[in-house]
Amino acid sequence: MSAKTKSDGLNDTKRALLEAGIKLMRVRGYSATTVDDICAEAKVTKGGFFHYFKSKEDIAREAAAYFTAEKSKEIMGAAFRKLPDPLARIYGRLEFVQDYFRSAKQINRGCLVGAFAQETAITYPHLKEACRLAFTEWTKDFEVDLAEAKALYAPKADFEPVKIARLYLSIFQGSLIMAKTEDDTDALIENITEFRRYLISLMGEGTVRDQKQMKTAGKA
Amino acid sequence: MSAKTKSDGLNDTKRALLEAGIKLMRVRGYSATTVDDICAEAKVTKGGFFHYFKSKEDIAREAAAYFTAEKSKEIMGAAFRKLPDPLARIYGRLEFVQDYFRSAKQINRGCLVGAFAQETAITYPHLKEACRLAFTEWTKDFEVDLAEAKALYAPKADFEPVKIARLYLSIFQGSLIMAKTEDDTDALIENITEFRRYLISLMGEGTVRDQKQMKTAGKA
DNA sequence: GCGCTCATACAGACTAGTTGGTATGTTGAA
DNA sequence: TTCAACATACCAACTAGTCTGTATGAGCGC
Repeated sequence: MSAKTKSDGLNDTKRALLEAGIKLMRVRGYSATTVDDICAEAKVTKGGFFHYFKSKEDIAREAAAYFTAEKSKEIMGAAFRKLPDPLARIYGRLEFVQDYFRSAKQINRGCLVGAFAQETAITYPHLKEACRLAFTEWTKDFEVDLAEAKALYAPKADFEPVKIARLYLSIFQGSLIMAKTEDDTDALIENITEFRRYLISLMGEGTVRDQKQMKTAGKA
Repeated sequence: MSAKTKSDGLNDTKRALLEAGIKLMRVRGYSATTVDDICAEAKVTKGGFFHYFKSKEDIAREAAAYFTAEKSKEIMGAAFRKLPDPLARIYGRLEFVQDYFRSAKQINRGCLVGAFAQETAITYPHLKEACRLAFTEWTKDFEVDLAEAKALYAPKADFEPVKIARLYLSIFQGSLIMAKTEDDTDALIENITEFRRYLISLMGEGTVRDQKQMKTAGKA
Protein backbone atom coordinates (compact mmCIF):
# COMPACT_ATOMS: atom_id res chain seq x y z
CA MET A 1 0.00 0.00 0.00
CA SER A 2 1.84 3.12 1.21
CA ALA A 3 5.55 3.16 0.54
CA LYS A 4 7.34 4.89 3.40
CA THR A 5 5.04 6.80 5.66
CA LYS A 6 6.32 8.57 8.72
CA SER A 7 4.95 9.41 12.11
CA ASP A 8 2.58 12.06 10.79
CA GLY A 9 1.23 9.77 8.10
CA LEU A 10 2.89 11.64 5.26
CA ASN A 11 4.57 9.89 2.40
CA ASP A 12 8.06 11.16 1.43
CA THR A 13 6.96 12.42 -1.97
CA LYS A 14 3.98 14.26 -0.59
CA ARG A 15 6.11 15.81 2.11
CA ALA A 16 8.68 16.90 -0.47
CA LEU A 17 5.91 18.55 -2.49
CA LEU A 18 4.51 20.31 0.56
CA GLU A 19 7.89 21.58 1.66
CA ALA A 20 8.76 22.73 -1.84
CA GLY A 21 5.43 24.48 -2.09
CA ILE A 22 5.93 26.20 1.23
CA LYS A 23 9.46 27.24 0.36
CA LEU A 24 8.42 28.79 -2.94
CA MET A 25 5.14 30.32 -1.83
CA ARG A 26 6.73 31.99 1.17
CA VAL A 27 8.91 33.86 -1.30
CA ARG A 28 6.72 34.36 -4.37
CA GLY A 29 3.26 34.07 -2.95
CA TYR A 30 0.46 31.84 -4.18
CA SER A 31 -0.27 33.07 -7.70
CA ALA A 32 3.31 33.54 -8.77
CA THR A 33 4.24 30.01 -7.75
CA THR A 34 3.44 27.50 -10.48
CA VAL A 35 2.73 23.82 -10.11
CA ASP A 36 5.69 23.14 -12.38
CA ASP A 37 7.94 25.18 -10.09
CA ILE A 38 6.87 23.09 -7.12
CA CYS A 39 7.40 19.87 -9.06
CA ALA A 40 10.88 20.94 -10.12
CA GLU A 41 11.83 21.99 -6.60
CA ALA A 42 10.56 18.72 -5.16
CA LYS A 43 11.98 16.69 -8.04
CA VAL A 44 8.60 15.17 -8.73
CA THR A 45 6.72 15.09 -12.02
CA LYS A 46 3.28 16.46 -12.77
CA GLY A 47 1.82 13.01 -12.48
CA GLY A 48 3.17 12.74 -8.97
CA PHE A 49 1.85 16.13 -8.02
CA PHE A 50 -1.71 15.50 -9.13
CA HIS A 51 -1.64 12.08 -7.59
CA TYR A 52 -1.42 13.71 -4.16
CA PHE A 53 -3.22 17.00 -4.69
CA LYS A 54 -6.33 17.53 -6.71
CA SER A 55 -5.50 21.15 -7.50
CA LYS A 56 -3.08 23.94 -6.81
CA GLU A 57 -5.46 25.40 -4.26
CA ASP A 58 -5.50 22.00 -2.58
CA ILE A 59 -1.76 21.93 -1.97
CA ALA A 60 -1.93 25.51 -0.72
CA ARG A 61 -4.51 24.53 1.86
CA GLU A 62 -2.48 21.57 3.01
CA ALA A 63 0.69 23.64 2.96
CA ALA A 64 -0.91 26.21 5.25
CA ALA A 65 -1.87 23.48 7.72
CA TYR A 66 1.57 21.86 7.48
CA PHE A 67 3.30 25.20 8.00
CA THR A 68 1.09 26.06 10.95
CA ALA A 69 1.75 22.71 12.60
CA GLU A 70 5.48 23.06 11.97
CA LYS A 71 5.60 26.50 13.59
CA SER A 72 3.47 25.36 16.50
CA LYS A 73 5.88 22.49 17.04
CA GLU A 74 8.81 24.94 17.03
CA ILE A 75 7.11 27.00 19.70
CA MET A 76 6.09 23.97 21.72
CA GLY A 77 9.64 22.67 21.71
CA ALA A 78 11.28 25.96 22.73
CA ALA A 79 13.01 26.24 26.09
CA PHE A 80 10.69 28.94 27.44
CA ARG A 81 7.81 26.48 27.28
CA LYS A 82 9.14 24.53 30.19
CA LEU A 83 9.22 27.54 32.53
CA PRO A 84 6.75 27.00 35.33
CA ASP A 85 5.90 30.67 35.72
CA PRO A 86 3.43 32.03 33.12
CA LEU A 87 4.91 35.51 33.09
CA ALA A 88 8.37 34.05 32.59
CA ARG A 89 6.96 32.06 29.66
CA ILE A 90 5.57 35.26 28.16
CA TYR A 91 8.83 37.19 28.29
CA GLY A 92 10.65 34.02 27.30
CA ARG A 93 8.51 33.75 24.21
CA LEU A 94 9.25 37.30 23.18
CA GLU A 95 12.99 36.75 23.61
CA PHE A 96 12.77 33.48 21.73
CA VAL A 97 11.26 35.23 18.74
CA GLN A 98 13.69 38.12 18.96
CA ASP A 99 16.64 35.74 19.10
CA TYR A 100 15.26 33.91 16.10
CA PHE A 101 15.24 37.08 14.02
CA ARG A 102 18.50 38.33 15.42
CA SER A 103 20.27 35.29 14.05
CA ALA A 104 18.56 35.63 10.67
CA LYS A 105 18.95 39.35 10.14
CA GLN A 106 18.26 39.28 6.43
CA ILE A 107 14.77 38.19 5.64
CA ASN A 108 14.26 36.27 2.43
CA ARG A 109 10.92 34.70 3.11
CA GLY A 110 7.86 35.56 5.10
CA CYS A 111 5.06 33.82 6.93
CA LEU A 112 3.12 31.55 4.61
CA VAL A 113 -0.10 32.25 6.45
CA GLY A 114 0.44 35.99 6.31
CA ALA A 115 1.16 35.77 2.60
CA PHE A 116 -1.96 33.73 1.93
CA ALA A 117 -4.08 36.02 4.06
CA GLN A 118 -2.94 39.04 2.04
CA GLU A 119 -3.15 37.46 -1.35
CA THR A 120 -5.97 34.97 -1.26
CA ALA A 121 -8.28 35.83 1.64
CA ILE A 122 -10.83 37.60 -0.53
CA THR A 123 -10.64 35.41 -3.63
CA TYR A 124 -10.16 31.92 -2.15
CA PRO A 125 -12.55 31.31 0.75
CA HIS A 126 -10.98 27.94 1.57
CA LEU A 127 -7.54 29.45 1.97
CA LYS A 128 -8.96 32.26 4.03
CA GLU A 129 -10.43 29.70 6.39
CA ALA A 130 -7.07 27.97 6.68
CA CYS A 131 -5.47 31.31 7.58
CA ARG A 132 -8.17 32.10 10.10
CA LEU A 133 -7.60 28.76 11.81
CA ALA A 134 -3.85 29.34 11.97
CA PHE A 135 -4.27 32.82 13.43
CA THR A 136 -6.78 31.55 15.95
CA GLU A 137 -4.46 28.76 17.03
CA TRP A 138 -1.48 31.06 17.47
CA THR A 139 -3.55 33.65 19.29
CA LYS A 140 -5.00 31.08 21.66
CA ASP A 141 -1.57 29.69 22.45
CA PHE A 142 -0.35 33.07 23.66
CA GLU A 143 -3.63 34.04 25.26
CA VAL A 144 -3.44 31.09 27.65
CA ASP A 145 -0.15 32.30 29.12
CA LEU A 146 -1.41 35.86 29.31
CA ALA A 147 -4.55 34.85 31.17
CA GLU A 148 -2.59 32.72 33.58
CA ALA A 149 -0.05 35.46 34.23
CA LYS A 150 -2.77 38.00 34.74
CA ALA A 151 -4.61 35.81 37.23
CA LEU A 152 -1.40 35.26 39.13
CA TYR A 153 0.24 38.68 39.08
CA ALA A 154 -2.27 41.34 38.10
CA PRO A 155 -5.82 40.06 38.55
CA LYS A 156 -7.14 43.62 38.70
CA ALA A 157 -5.24 44.86 35.67
CA ASP A 158 -7.40 46.38 32.98
CA PHE A 159 -6.77 44.31 29.88
CA GLU A 160 -8.22 41.31 28.07
CA PRO A 161 -5.67 38.57 27.35
CA VAL A 162 -7.23 37.69 24.00
CA LYS A 163 -6.93 41.26 22.79
CA ILE A 164 -3.29 41.46 23.81
CA ALA A 165 -2.60 38.17 22.07
CA ARG A 166 -4.21 39.46 18.89
CA LEU A 167 -2.26 42.69 19.18
CA TYR A 168 0.95 40.70 19.40
CA LEU A 169 0.13 38.61 16.35
CA SER A 170 -0.76 41.75 14.40
CA ILE A 171 2.49 43.40 15.36
CA PHE A 172 4.34 40.30 14.33
CA GLN A 173 2.66 40.00 10.95
CA GLY A 174 2.89 43.70 10.24
CA SER A 175 6.54 43.78 11.24
CA LEU A 176 7.31 40.89 8.92
CA ILE A 177 5.86 42.87 6.03
CA MET A 178 7.96 45.88 6.85
CA ALA A 179 11.03 43.73 7.37
CA LYS A 180 10.65 42.51 3.81
CA THR A 181 10.83 46.02 2.39
CA GLU A 182 13.71 47.04 4.62
CA ASP A 183 15.81 43.92 4.12
CA ASP A 184 16.49 43.60 7.81
CA THR A 185 14.69 42.56 10.94
CA ASP A 186 15.64 45.51 13.14
CA ALA A 187 12.17 47.02 13.19
CA LEU A 188 10.66 43.63 13.94
CA ILE A 189 12.91 43.17 16.95
CA GLU A 190 12.26 46.75 18.07
CA ASN A 191 8.51 46.33 17.78
CA ILE A 192 8.61 43.29 20.02
CA THR A 193 10.60 45.31 22.53
CA GLU A 194 7.90 48.00 22.44
CA PHE A 195 5.24 45.35 22.86
CA ARG A 196 7.10 44.00 25.90
CA ARG A 197 7.15 47.48 27.37
CA TYR A 198 3.41 47.76 26.89
CA LEU A 199 2.92 44.40 28.55
CA ILE A 200 5.00 45.52 31.51
CA SER A 201 2.90 48.64 31.84
CA LEU A 202 -0.24 46.48 31.82
CA MET A 203 1.01 43.89 34.27
CA GLY A 204 2.53 46.44 36.56
CA GLU A 205 6.16 47.47 36.92
CA GLY A 206 6.44 45.43 40.07
CA THR A 207 6.41 42.15 38.18
CA VAL A 208 9.55 42.93 36.22
CA ARG A 209 12.23 42.69 38.88
CA ASP A 210 11.23 39.16 39.83
CA GLN A 211 11.31 38.10 36.20
CA LYS A 212 14.94 39.03 35.71
CA GLN A 213 16.01 36.28 38.06
CA MET A 214 13.53 33.71 36.77
CA LYS A 215 14.63 34.32 33.21
CA THR A 216 18.30 33.63 33.85
CA ALA A 217 17.34 30.60 35.87
CA GLY A 218 15.11 29.32 33.06
CA LYS A 219 17.86 29.68 30.47
CA ALA A 220 20.17 27.23 32.20
CA MET B 1 -0.20 66.94 -27.18
CA SER B 2 -2.02 65.71 -24.09
CA ALA B 3 -5.78 65.51 -24.35
CA LYS B 4 -7.35 66.35 -21.02
CA THR B 5 -4.77 66.52 -18.29
CA LYS B 6 -5.68 67.48 -14.77
CA SER B 7 -3.97 69.19 -11.91
CA ASP B 8 -1.63 66.30 -11.21
CA GLY B 9 -0.64 65.98 -14.87
CA LEU B 10 -2.51 62.75 -15.41
CA ASN B 11 -4.56 62.06 -18.48
CA ASP B 12 -8.07 60.62 -17.92
CA THR B 13 -7.24 57.31 -19.56
CA LYS B 14 -4.07 56.85 -17.59
CA ARG B 15 -5.86 57.73 -14.39
CA ALA B 16 -8.61 55.24 -15.18
CA LEU B 17 -5.99 52.54 -15.74
CA LEU B 18 -4.22 53.37 -12.49
CA GLU B 19 -7.43 53.37 -10.50
CA ALA B 20 -8.59 50.13 -12.10
CA GLY B 21 -5.23 48.57 -11.37
CA ILE B 22 -5.34 49.70 -7.77
CA LYS B 23 -8.90 48.49 -7.31
CA LEU B 24 -8.12 45.03 -8.66
CA MET B 25 -4.68 44.59 -7.12
CA ARG B 26 -5.90 45.55 -3.68
CA VAL B 27 -8.24 42.59 -3.90
CA ARG B 28 -6.33 40.00 -5.90
CA GLY B 29 -2.75 41.06 -5.46
CA TYR B 30 -0.17 41.67 -8.14
CA SER B 31 0.26 38.30 -9.85
CA ALA B 32 -3.40 37.37 -9.93
CA THR B 33 -4.36 40.63 -11.59
CA THR B 34 -3.93 40.49 -15.35
CA VAL B 35 -3.35 43.32 -17.74
CA ASP B 36 -6.54 42.33 -19.53
CA ASP B 37 -8.47 42.57 -16.27
CA ILE B 38 -7.21 46.09 -15.74
CA CYS B 39 -8.06 47.06 -19.31
CA ALA B 40 -11.59 45.68 -18.97
CA GLU B 41 -12.14 47.43 -15.65
CA ALA B 42 -10.88 50.72 -17.04
CA LYS B 43 -12.66 50.21 -20.38
CA VAL B 44 -9.42 50.68 -22.25
CA THR B 45 -7.87 48.36 -24.80
CA LYS B 46 -4.49 46.72 -24.68
CA GLY B 47 -3.12 49.31 -27.04
CA GLY B 48 -4.17 52.03 -24.66
CA PHE B 49 -2.60 50.24 -21.73
CA PHE B 50 0.79 49.76 -23.33
CA HIS B 51 0.72 53.28 -24.63
CA TYR B 52 0.90 54.53 -21.05
CA PHE B 53 2.78 51.75 -19.30
CA LYS B 54 5.68 49.84 -20.67
CA SER B 55 4.95 46.73 -18.62
CA LYS B 56 2.75 45.30 -15.91
CA GLU B 57 5.42 45.96 -13.34
CA ASP B 58 5.49 49.55 -14.52
CA ILE B 59 1.83 50.18 -13.78
CA ALA B 60 2.26 48.50 -10.41
CA ARG B 61 5.05 50.90 -9.52
CA GLU B 62 3.03 53.91 -10.58
CA ALA B 63 -0.05 52.52 -8.86
CA ALA B 64 1.87 52.23 -5.61
CA ALA B 65 2.96 55.84 -5.87
CA TYR B 66 -0.55 56.98 -6.85
CA PHE B 67 -2.09 55.04 -3.98
CA THR B 68 0.41 56.41 -1.51
CA ALA B 69 -0.21 59.97 -2.63
CA GLU B 70 -3.96 59.42 -2.47
CA LYS B 71 -3.79 58.12 1.09
CA SER B 72 -1.44 60.90 2.13
CA LYS B 73 -3.91 63.40 0.72
CA GLU B 74 -6.74 61.78 2.69
CA ILE B 75 -4.70 62.13 5.87
CA MET B 76 -3.61 65.66 5.05
CA GLY B 77 -7.20 66.71 4.45
CA ALA B 78 -8.62 65.15 7.61
CA ALA B 79 -10.02 67.39 10.33
CA PHE B 80 -7.47 66.35 12.98
CA ARG B 81 -4.72 67.84 10.84
CA LYS B 82 -5.84 71.32 11.65
CA LEU B 83 -5.58 70.85 15.40
CA PRO B 84 -2.87 73.11 16.76
CA ASP B 85 -1.87 70.76 19.54
CA PRO B 86 0.40 67.88 18.43
CA LEU B 87 -0.93 65.46 21.01
CA ALA B 88 -4.48 66.26 19.94
CA ARG B 89 -3.43 65.54 16.36
CA ILE B 90 -2.07 62.17 17.44
CA TYR B 91 -5.22 61.04 19.19
CA GLY B 92 -7.25 62.65 16.43
CA ARG B 93 -5.42 60.58 13.87
CA LEU B 94 -6.12 57.37 15.73
CA GLU B 95 -9.80 58.22 15.99
CA PHE B 96 -9.90 59.18 12.36
CA VAL B 97 -8.62 55.78 11.32
CA GLN B 98 -10.89 53.98 13.75
CA ASP B 99 -13.91 55.87 12.45
CA TYR B 100 -12.91 55.00 8.94
CA PHE B 101 -12.96 51.29 9.72
CA ARG B 102 -16.03 51.52 11.88
CA SER B 103 -18.03 52.76 8.93
CA ALA B 104 -16.65 50.06 6.64
CA LYS B 105 -16.92 47.11 8.96
CA GLN B 106 -16.57 44.48 6.25
CA ILE B 107 -13.24 44.56 4.59
CA ASN B 108 -13.11 43.66 0.93
CA ARG B 109 -9.77 45.12 -0.01
CA GLY B 110 -6.50 45.82 1.70
CA CYS B 111 -3.62 48.23 1.50
CA LEU B 112 -1.99 48.14 -1.92
CA VAL B 113 1.42 48.80 -0.44
CA GLY B 114 1.01 46.06 2.13
CA ALA B 115 -0.07 43.65 -0.58
CA PHE B 116 2.89 44.51 -2.78
CA ALA B 117 5.29 44.28 0.12
CA GLN B 118 4.08 40.77 0.93
CA GLU B 119 3.90 39.48 -2.59
CA THR B 120 6.61 41.21 -4.55
CA ALA B 121 9.23 42.55 -2.11
CA ILE B 122 11.61 39.66 -2.65
CA THR B 123 11.04 39.04 -6.36
CA TYR B 124 10.57 42.58 -7.73
CA PRO B 125 13.20 44.96 -6.34
CA HIS B 126 11.59 48.00 -7.98
CA LEU B 127 8.27 47.35 -6.30
CA LYS B 128 9.99 46.73 -3.00
CA GLU B 129 11.58 50.15 -3.30
CA ALA B 130 8.19 51.72 -3.98
CA CYS B 131 6.83 50.05 -0.84
CA ARG B 132 9.78 51.15 1.24
CA LEU B 133 9.25 54.74 0.14
CA ALA B 134 5.56 54.59 1.03
CA PHE B 135 6.25 53.14 4.46
CA THR B 136 8.94 55.69 5.10
CA GLU B 137 6.62 58.55 4.12
CA TRP B 138 3.78 57.33 6.33
CA THR B 139 6.12 56.70 9.22
CA LYS B 140 7.67 60.13 8.94
CA ASP B 141 4.30 61.83 8.84
CA PHE B 142 3.32 60.32 12.18
CA GLU B 143 6.78 60.63 13.66
CA VAL B 144 6.68 64.41 13.29
CA ASP B 145 3.60 64.71 15.47
CA LEU B 146 5.02 62.28 18.00
CA ALA B 147 8.26 64.19 18.30
CA GLU B 148 6.45 67.49 18.68
CA ALA B 149 4.10 66.10 21.30
CA LYS B 150 6.97 64.56 23.20
CA ALA B 151 8.94 67.78 23.22
CA LEU B 152 5.90 69.64 24.48
CA TYR B 153 4.40 67.26 27.02
CA ALA B 154 6.91 64.60 27.97
CA PRO B 155 10.43 65.66 27.03
CA LYS B 156 11.91 63.22 29.53
CA ALA B 157 9.78 60.27 28.49
CA ASP B 158 11.73 57.21 27.46
CA PHE B 159 10.71 56.50 23.87
CA GLU B 160 11.87 57.27 20.35
CA PRO B 161 9.17 58.81 18.13
CA VAL B 162 10.36 57.01 15.01
CA LYS B 163 10.10 53.64 16.71
CA ILE B 164 6.59 54.36 17.91
CA ALA B 165 5.59 55.49 14.44
CA ARG B 166 6.96 52.28 12.96
CA LEU B 167 5.16 50.28 15.63
CA TYR B 168 1.92 51.97 14.68
CA LEU B 169 2.37 51.26 10.99
CA SER B 170 3.18 47.63 11.75
CA ILE B 171 0.11 47.27 13.90
CA PHE B 172 -1.96 48.82 11.16
CA GLN B 173 -0.60 46.58 8.42
CA GLY B 174 -0.78 43.45 10.55
CA SER B 175 -4.31 44.25 11.65
CA LEU B 176 -5.40 44.70 8.06
CA ILE B 177 -4.15 41.21 7.28
CA MET B 178 -6.04 39.73 10.19
CA ALA B 179 -9.13 41.74 9.32
CA LYS B 180 -9.14 40.08 5.93
CA THR B 181 -9.31 36.60 7.42
CA GLU B 182 -11.94 37.54 9.96
CA ASP B 183 -14.20 39.48 7.64
CA ASP B 184 -14.52 42.36 10.05
CA THR B 185 -12.46 45.22 11.36
CA ASP B 186 -13.10 44.70 15.07
CA ALA B 187 -9.58 43.55 15.84
CA LEU B 188 -8.14 46.42 13.84
CA ILE B 189 -10.12 48.96 15.85
CA GLU B 190 -9.23 47.20 19.08
CA ASN B 191 -5.55 47.14 18.23
CA ILE B 192 -5.54 50.87 17.68
CA THR B 193 -7.19 51.28 21.05
CA GLU B 194 -4.43 49.22 22.62
CA PHE B 195 -1.85 51.30 20.81
CA ARG B 196 -3.44 54.45 22.16
CA ARG B 197 -3.22 53.03 25.66
CA TYR B 198 0.46 52.35 25.14
CA LEU B 199 0.97 55.89 23.91
CA ILE B 200 -0.76 57.26 26.97
CA SER B 201 1.47 55.20 29.22
CA LEU B 202 4.49 56.59 27.38
CA MET B 203 3.38 60.21 27.39
CA GLY B 204 2.18 60.05 30.94
CA GLU B 205 -1.38 59.74 32.24
CA GLY B 206 -1.44 63.43 33.02
CA THR B 207 -1.73 64.39 29.38
CA VAL B 208 -5.01 62.57 28.83
CA ARG B 209 -7.44 64.72 30.76
CA ASP B 210 -6.49 67.85 28.83
CA GLN B 211 -6.95 66.03 25.56
CA LYS B 212 -10.57 65.16 26.23
CA GLN B 213 -11.53 68.80 26.00
CA MET B 214 -9.31 69.58 23.06
CA LYS B 215 -10.70 66.64 21.11
CA THR B 216 -14.30 67.70 21.40
CA ALA B 217 -13.26 71.22 20.57
CA GLY B 218 -11.43 70.00 17.48
CA LYS B 219 -14.40 68.06 16.19
CA ALA B 220 -16.65 71.08 16.01
C1' DG C 1 7.63 -20.76 -3.84
C1' DC C 2 5.07 -19.16 -8.12
C1' DG C 3 2.26 -16.94 -11.18
C1' DC C 4 -1.78 -13.95 -11.31
C1' DT C 5 -4.41 -9.86 -10.15
C1' DC C 6 -4.89 -5.40 -8.78
C1' DA C 7 -4.21 -1.07 -6.58
C1' DT C 8 -0.89 2.49 -5.53
C1' DA C 9 2.56 5.56 -6.97
C1' DC C 10 4.36 7.69 -9.92
C1' DA C 11 6.36 9.34 -15.16
C1' DG C 12 5.80 12.22 -19.05
C1' DA C 13 3.50 13.77 -23.17
C1' DC C 14 -0.34 16.52 -24.30
C1' DT C 15 -4.03 20.23 -24.38
C1' DA C 16 -7.13 24.03 -23.94
C1' DG C 17 -7.03 28.28 -22.27
C1' DT C 18 -4.49 32.30 -20.56
C1' DT C 19 -0.88 35.87 -20.30
C1' DG C 20 2.23 39.71 -21.12
C1' DG C 21 3.59 41.94 -24.79
C1' DT C 22 3.87 43.44 -29.99
C1' DA C 23 2.83 44.93 -34.62
C1' DT C 24 -0.01 47.36 -37.36
C1' DG C 25 -3.39 49.91 -37.95
C1' DT C 26 -6.93 54.28 -37.41
C1' DT C 27 -8.44 58.82 -35.83
C1' DG C 28 -8.62 63.42 -34.60
C1' DA C 29 -6.47 67.63 -33.22
C1' DA C 30 -2.76 71.02 -33.96
C1' DT D 1 1.11 66.63 -42.57
C1' DT D 2 2.33 64.99 -38.22
C1' DC D 3 2.07 63.00 -33.91
C1' DA D 4 -0.20 61.49 -29.73
C1' DA D 5 -3.78 58.52 -28.45
C1' DC D 6 -5.74 54.97 -28.82
C1' DA D 7 -7.95 50.16 -31.27
C1' DT D 8 -7.45 45.36 -32.83
C1' DA D 9 -5.42 41.30 -34.34
C1' DC D 10 -1.95 38.47 -33.23
C1' DC D 11 1.82 35.58 -30.99
C1' DA D 12 5.02 32.87 -28.28
C1' DA D 13 5.40 31.33 -23.83
C1' DC D 14 3.31 29.68 -20.06
C1' DT D 15 -0.16 27.26 -16.88
C1' DA D 16 -3.33 24.18 -14.51
C1' DG D 17 -4.98 20.13 -15.24
C1' DT D 18 -5.62 15.44 -18.04
C1' DC D 19 -4.52 11.13 -20.10
C1' DT D 20 -2.22 7.13 -20.89
C1' DG D 21 1.32 4.29 -19.62
C1' DT D 22 4.33 1.72 -16.41
C1' DA D 23 6.92 0.04 -12.32
C1' DT D 24 6.34 -2.00 -7.94
C1' DG D 25 4.78 -4.61 -4.38
C1' DA D 26 0.99 -6.61 -1.59
C1' DG D 27 -2.42 -10.25 -1.37
C1' DC D 28 -4.02 -14.70 -2.82
C1' DG D 29 -4.93 -19.21 -4.65
C1' DC D 30 -2.29 -23.32 -5.53
